[in-house]
Amino acid sequence: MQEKVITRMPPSPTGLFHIGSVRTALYNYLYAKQNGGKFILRIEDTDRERSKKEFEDNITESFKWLKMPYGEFYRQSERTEIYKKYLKNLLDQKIIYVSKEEPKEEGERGEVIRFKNPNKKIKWNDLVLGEIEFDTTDLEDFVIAKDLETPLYHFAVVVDDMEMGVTHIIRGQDHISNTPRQILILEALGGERPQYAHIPLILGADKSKLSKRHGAVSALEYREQGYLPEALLNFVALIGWNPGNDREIFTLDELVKEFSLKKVQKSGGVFNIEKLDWINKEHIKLLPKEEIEKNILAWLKPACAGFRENTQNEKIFPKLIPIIEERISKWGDIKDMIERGELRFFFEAPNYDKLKLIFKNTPAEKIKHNLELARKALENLDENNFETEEIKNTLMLIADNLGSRGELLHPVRYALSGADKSPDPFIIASILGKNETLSRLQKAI
RNA sequence: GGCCCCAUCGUCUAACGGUUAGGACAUCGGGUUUUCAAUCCGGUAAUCAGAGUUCGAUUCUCUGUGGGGUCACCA
Repeated sequence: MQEKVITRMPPSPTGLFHIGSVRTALYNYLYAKQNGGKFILRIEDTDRERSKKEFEDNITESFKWLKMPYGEFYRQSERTEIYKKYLKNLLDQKIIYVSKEEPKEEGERGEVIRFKNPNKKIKWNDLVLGEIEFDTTDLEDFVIAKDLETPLYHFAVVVDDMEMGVTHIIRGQDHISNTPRQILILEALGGERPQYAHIPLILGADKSKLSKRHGAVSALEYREQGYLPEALLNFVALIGWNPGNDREIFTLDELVKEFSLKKVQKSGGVFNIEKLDWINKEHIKLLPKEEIEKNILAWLKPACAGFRENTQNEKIFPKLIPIIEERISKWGDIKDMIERGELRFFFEAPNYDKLKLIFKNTPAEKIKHNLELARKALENLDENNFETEEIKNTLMLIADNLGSRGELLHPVRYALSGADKSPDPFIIASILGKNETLSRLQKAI
């Protein structure tokens, strides 16, 4: 019978849960899930000085946002008795010993517990990297606990993984050199050796391990910037793994089906924010229409909070949705658009240089004449049927007759928006409504 | 520096030892109703170097070079 797969994610609450950990957690989650196994979240807070509750909250909040459920949850700080039991046992067997020390730094003890190194070669077959061998001699008799109540990382992980029946340890390659000493401890404990899979590191643009100096690195920062959790997961999954075909967009469930440790890369991958943005946009497209509308409004309204109070605003917001939707790759872009003033003309009449109304070398008189044509034509439209299609048909008819569409469309667009870059004049006019449109055209004339 | 790992376009990557070395992001050019956006089409762009094995190496071996990780009474 196949042994049940058990994986785990063991973050330490000494900092914000970051993007590299997100991917490690994801691979562990995917592997457990696709094998009908169990995924454990274990808070590694043996270092009481540095561990903070706020960071633990940040970790669990990240999992919640990413919608990655964990089957079991533990805190190492609540398992002191367990470690103590194993420590005592090893002490009795003289596999570890209490060692008198000369404290070199402040806070160092005069007495710690060291592991009696058997000085042997440790070899394992890594699921990602293949065979790896270390000579543990240069590790010497390493410290595994400060005292019976205070185990250190290496000891606590090994005990926990053993006790929790972890079958597959999927972690970053920065843990490769930790593996031999952990295997040493495990052998002393008489535990069964799990499979190891050391996945490639996520790198910054300079190819060094991704860290704070590379910018936004905490998972929840991506929520604040308006990224979709499934897009972030999709993106990090693709750093160091591929499905073996050209497909790039996956939901979490699809990743569960497709993921394979065999297709995990050996070398590190650079975190490329442009690709994330593209993937996020693709995921927005996958969202139901109502969901997109809800999100755009939720980000748009607060961004416009500084605008002049106007009862019209409430009516304008929903109309802006299609314009915004095709211009953003993440919700946070809405805030940027507003801050850059890109949509300002929808809320108040623009001021602009009248020379900007001129299209290429067209004489000013002709521009004026064209604007008058447009104004008259639009005047004839029904106020209650002042819709984009209607306006477009009306204006295009005139524009085509002119021979040069730009001579009409540019000045109209500019008169309405006062902006070098904007959506087309038809949709702007429909959103502004008949009165405001005519008024702005008149002003331009 | 010791130990360990790695090496295909700028980036993420594909390629039973036989391909014009493929795709995606980015970039550049063009089309699509005036600008922007969206969309479509197209272009530029890579096997770290040198030996060896082989009829034939991106692929296997060795050496070099380069990059990274790790060397705590942190995790």
